[in-house]
This record gives sequence, C-alpha cells and structure tokens, in this order.
Amino acid sequence: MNALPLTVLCEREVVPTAPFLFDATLHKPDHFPSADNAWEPGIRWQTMLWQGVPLGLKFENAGGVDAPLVRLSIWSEEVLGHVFLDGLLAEIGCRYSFALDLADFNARFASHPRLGPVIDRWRGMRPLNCNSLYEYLMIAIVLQNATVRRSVQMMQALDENYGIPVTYDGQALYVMWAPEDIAGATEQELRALKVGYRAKSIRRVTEAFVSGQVDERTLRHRPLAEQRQALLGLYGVGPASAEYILDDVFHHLDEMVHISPWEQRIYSRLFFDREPEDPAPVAELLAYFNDQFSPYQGLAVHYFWEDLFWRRRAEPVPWLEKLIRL
DNA sequence: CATCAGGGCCCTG
DNA sequence: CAGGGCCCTGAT
Repeated sequence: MNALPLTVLCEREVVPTAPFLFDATLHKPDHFPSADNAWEPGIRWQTMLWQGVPLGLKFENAGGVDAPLVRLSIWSEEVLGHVFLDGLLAEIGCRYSFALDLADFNARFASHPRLGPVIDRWRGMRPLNCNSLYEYLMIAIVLQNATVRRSVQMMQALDENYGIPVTYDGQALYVMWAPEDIAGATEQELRALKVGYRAKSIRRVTEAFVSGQVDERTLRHRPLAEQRQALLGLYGVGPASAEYILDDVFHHLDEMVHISPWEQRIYSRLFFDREPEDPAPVAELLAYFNDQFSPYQGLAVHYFWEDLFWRRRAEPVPWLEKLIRL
C-alpha cells in the first residue's frame, strides 16, 4: 500500500512543568514496539489521528530537567487551522501530562528508603499515553493472554490492514485506525489476521464507539468509579485492562487495585525478594503499596517499573528475563 | 510429533 | 466464585 506523505510542517514549542525528564517520559522500554512510533534519545516520533486527520508528530528535547522545553513538529497533508491546532495542542498536553506537577510527589517521597533513590534517578519522569481511549483499548486487547511477540504481530497485522501508512521526517509509520475504519470488518476477516478470539472483542468495542455508547471526552470528566464501570462493561475488557486504562488514559495516579499474575511475580521479587514460585499474595502487595505510597500508588509503581526496565536495557537482569515472556 | 501455557476474559454451574 | 475454553505461537 502506498504511504501517505505528510509534507506540511508546523512547529511549536511546549513548556512542560519542571521538573521534566524527557527521555524517561517520552520512551517506555517496557512498552511493546509498534509501528505508530519511533524513538531515539532526545526524539520521539508519534503518529496521531485527531478529528479524523492523520498527523505525524515529532517531539524533541530542547531543554533540561529544571528548565524544560520541548520542540514539537507537526506534519500533515494540508495546512492546519488555528482552532484545530489549539485543540490538538491541548489534547497532546493532556495525553503527555506536560502540565503534571510532581512537586508534591517528590516532596513526599524524597526520603522514602525505597522510592527516594528511584526518584533521584528519574526525577521529572511521568507516565505516558500517546493514544486515544479507543486505541488503547485495541492495544489492551492484543495484550491479553499473549506473549509480547504475538502482541506485536497482531498489532502489526491490524495496522497494515486498517491503519494509514504515512511518511514524514524520514520515518515510515502507521496511524492507527479509527473505529469507523474497522466497523465493517467481519469477525472472519479479523481472525484471518490471527488475532484469534480477540476478534470478537475488537468488533464489540469498536461498535461501542461507533454507536456512541462510549465517548472519551465525556468519560474523561466522570468519577473514577464510573469510568471503571464503563470500561468493565465493554466486552473483552476485564480488571487487568481496566487498571491499565484508569492509570494511563485517565491519569489516576493513585489507582492500584489489580495485579495480574506475571506482575505479581515481578513485584514480589522487587519488593520482598520472593522467588517466582512463591510470590507474595496480591493482597499483601496491594496493602504494601497503599500503606507506603498513597495517594500516589500508581505513580510510585510506575517509577519502580520503569527503573527496572531501563536497568534491563542497560544490562541483563537475569531473574527478570524469565518473567517477561517475549 | 504432541502438549502446554501465555503480559485475560467470558461464561457456566 | 471457581474453573474450563478460547486463537495462535513458540517452548519443551
């Protein structure tokens, strides 16, 4: 399929709240690689579909932790209007948590025996979700009950069949599809892409968006309990996917009520030095997180998690390799 | 070659 | 509320 060249460039500067750590925020080594983004130190490329318009984004680090500045380049097919750009920049600011104030978190835990040193290493890091709620749901579905490699394959197949291939700034990436783009796909067509029984979830979640049953903008301003209920009401979305979405999409930094078995084994080793064959009970882990890190359980765990996966990038972490199924 | 479990979830009893 | 089944794939 011919890629769509995005040739119109618009440049902006974004000033995140300090402290802001560019690379640890704009790249998450624990996320599976997908064709909608690319990264090298100081630069993240990310495609985006906003109001039906395919875009190529490039974020460049142009500042420091305490005087942050991000140069944002936006490529598109046609010139973008001011109203569109204002809305886009607001959405990007929200998704990338550029306005998140970490002062309280840092002050509370600077002296914490376990979290303090981690914050020292990653001061200014924040969680990242570049995707819409719908896109994140698709990612969550391909994650379920699959090894990383298989998740990558499924997402690649979906991108190639329903996404928009684009080129900009020397990158060849895909823009993820919108619900409408895939609404006509039959379960059989999806199964041909080897997504297995997830075909049904993809169809039913897509239908929930096309029909307007779920609306991200509305849901964003609802209370956590209602968001959770709306997510769990979607076919194919259970507690694990809901947890990720409440943390990452809806930015609940204190949300931490579910730990899946593979994460349980990793946390058990990390926090209690327990072997994978004999992990700490989930209730015990949750009690520990609540006791130690409230009201930032989700954010605190993110710091530990990223610390671990960045360490793994730098050098093998033997016990971890067995616990992450590639 | 067969068997199995995987970065869950739904459905049944 | 515990447990079987589900698509497919790589590991054993």
